[in-house]
Amino acid sequence: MAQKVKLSTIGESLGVSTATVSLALRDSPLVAEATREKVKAHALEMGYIYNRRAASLRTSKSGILGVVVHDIMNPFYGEILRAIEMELDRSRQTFILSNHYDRVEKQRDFLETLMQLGADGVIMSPAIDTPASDMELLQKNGLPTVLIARSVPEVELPVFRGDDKFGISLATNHLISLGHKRIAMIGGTDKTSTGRDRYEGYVEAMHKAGLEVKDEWRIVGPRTKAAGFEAAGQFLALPDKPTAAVCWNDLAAIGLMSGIARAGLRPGIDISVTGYDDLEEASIATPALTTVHNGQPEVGRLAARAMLDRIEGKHSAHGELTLIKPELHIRQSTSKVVERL
Amino acid sequence: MAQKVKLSTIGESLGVSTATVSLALRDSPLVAEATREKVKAHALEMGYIYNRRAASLRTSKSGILGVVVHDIMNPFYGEILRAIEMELDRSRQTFILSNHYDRVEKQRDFLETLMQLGADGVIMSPAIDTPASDMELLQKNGLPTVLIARSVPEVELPVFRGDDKFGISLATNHLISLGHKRIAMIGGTDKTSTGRDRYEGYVEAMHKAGLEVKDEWRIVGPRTKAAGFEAAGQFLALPDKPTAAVCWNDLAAIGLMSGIARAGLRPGIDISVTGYDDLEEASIATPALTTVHNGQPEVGRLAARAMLDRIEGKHSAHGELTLIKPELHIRQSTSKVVERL
DNA sequence: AAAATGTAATAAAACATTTTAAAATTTTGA
DNA sequence: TCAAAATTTTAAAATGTTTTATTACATTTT
Repeated sequence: MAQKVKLSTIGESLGVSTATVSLALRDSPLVAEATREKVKAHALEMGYIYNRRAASLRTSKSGILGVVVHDIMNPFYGEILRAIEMELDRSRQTFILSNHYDRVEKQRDFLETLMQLGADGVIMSPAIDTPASDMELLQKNGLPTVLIARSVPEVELPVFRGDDKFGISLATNHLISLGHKRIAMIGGTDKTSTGRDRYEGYVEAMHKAGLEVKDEWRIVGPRTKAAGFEAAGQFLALPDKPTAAVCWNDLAAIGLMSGIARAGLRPGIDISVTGYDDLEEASIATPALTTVHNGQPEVGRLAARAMLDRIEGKHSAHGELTLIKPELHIRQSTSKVVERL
Repeated sequence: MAQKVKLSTIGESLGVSTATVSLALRDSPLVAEATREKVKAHALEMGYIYNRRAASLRTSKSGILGVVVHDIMNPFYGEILRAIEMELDRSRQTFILSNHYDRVEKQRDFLETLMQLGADGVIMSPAIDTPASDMELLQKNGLPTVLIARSVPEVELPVFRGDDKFGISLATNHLISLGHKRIAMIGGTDKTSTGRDRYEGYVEAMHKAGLEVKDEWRIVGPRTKAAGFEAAGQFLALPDKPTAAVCWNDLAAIGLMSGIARAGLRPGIDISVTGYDDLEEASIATPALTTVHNGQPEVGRLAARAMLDRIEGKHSAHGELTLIKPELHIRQSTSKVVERL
């Protein structure tokens, strides 16, 4: 590769100062129209590449935004990410991504990297058990933060997520209205705000309908297809055989249905199943999955917008907590209860 | 936030020079043991954050690696990415990611960003119709590049990918051995090396077995579940009804099976279906998918390793093209042909 | 005690940009 | 034509590191 072209290279070759070149390339009104065009044409011709590290050192703006989620291979986060990407595409920000797999140390390493790079902000779905001190460190170092999908206890930061308690009640009530009385809850965890809210919403809906909730009917854990598939055996062996399952998310639901089918039963007919998230995939599952639309695109878009506003110094219109209203999408995985002896 | 802590802050507070602090923090033998420890302890205590932009300006090493794929929401790339991430975790490199969605301009924008950031290298699965000139620009700017999954015509760069022609022949021959004579090919494109290789492999296997290949039996396009699902109608209406389908990838296959089931036929019994890639999901699909293991983890790991070697100045052991040998995984989506009238 | 050797610490330059105050040039008004 | 005003350009400092040649200091050898 030839010598690197820099501002001064252009300047010398044109007989103007480095300052003028810098100003011209950034469309400063301080520089004459004719000069600007001359400079720009020349820069292009010489194959000039803007050196962001040098600029960033001087301006302390890096144009880098961090995004941290549990796992991008989970389409729930994938769909959020897609929305963030689209919103950012219109700005001059580059985003850099990391999975934390719910490991606090991995998350911490990445946040440290972001600070080293002088990131302009971070959008994150915090790992389980993230200590408040980790978040405070970000504040101390002036790294604007917005949270998605989950909150961190005792930390006041903008959060964008679905209304989980309400959402799960939509699914539960739908099953109840179909005549189901023994309804299991598959998947999730008590370790996140989301997990607690959803379980609470399920229990509350059951009780309101005068139905019993058995502890054994809760199968904690499954959040993936593989885990949902695994859980089918356990589910089918439950005491007082439930006739329906409210699942933590679409992945667990699809896996569970697959496991139920493998066991010779017909999901959607013999056993009703609801998902959560309304992934793109939900509508083409067999049977098509009844699920709760959880607004991933909205979450991503709003979070990215809030971050960009913050970076650009605009006061964001959003308060601390923004709840997206969920909606029930009824498909073929749920039907009237069939009691067998 | 308080004043930023920098090397000179630490130095002043300790009565030593900035140079000493820098050397000490990076374990240089030029600094005395006692001093090193004193400096390190103090840095920690003061909450020092290493400024990578400044360092990078001086050293022209950024510690940033670019990764470009078609779409990370496609689990095929997701699995490759996971492997890259694991390999990189052990190094000091941060990777930054972009989807190009097969749009050359989006890819170009991202590559430009990488050069601006002074990236140390890029691992990419090039967009369809990527011109050789785009790749040459990278070389000219000294950005080491390795390709995954696809090659770029007329460009000599290290490539890591599966042996597509051989892989598809495994699937085709398997169906032939089960007695299938009318076999369709669903999905893919002629616009990539991968696409051409796979179609060639399929045609060749058919001809070798003395079987006819009809143009109408090729349904170009589908690479996603949704598209595979859509294609089911078209497939079932094909002339001389094929009894089996070789699919472009697992996603299309799973979608196709779902569509077949929706139409009242039994995939794996009435119609045999093969996938390609052996995604984690293939084994829990219903029926479990017969597919070709395409070595995503190997591709990712080897590509990342080659890149790290290159960055560290080690001569990579790999030549221009590294083909991963595919393997057939037989499951329940394929069975002996059932001819009906 | 002086010279030679070895170890530790440092000053200063370099990296490529942005920004501000000042200088240079051009235009305007009388 | 000259001064004042407006426009355009520039010099120089600043950003936070790394690195190299040099200096300072302590120890050993003669």
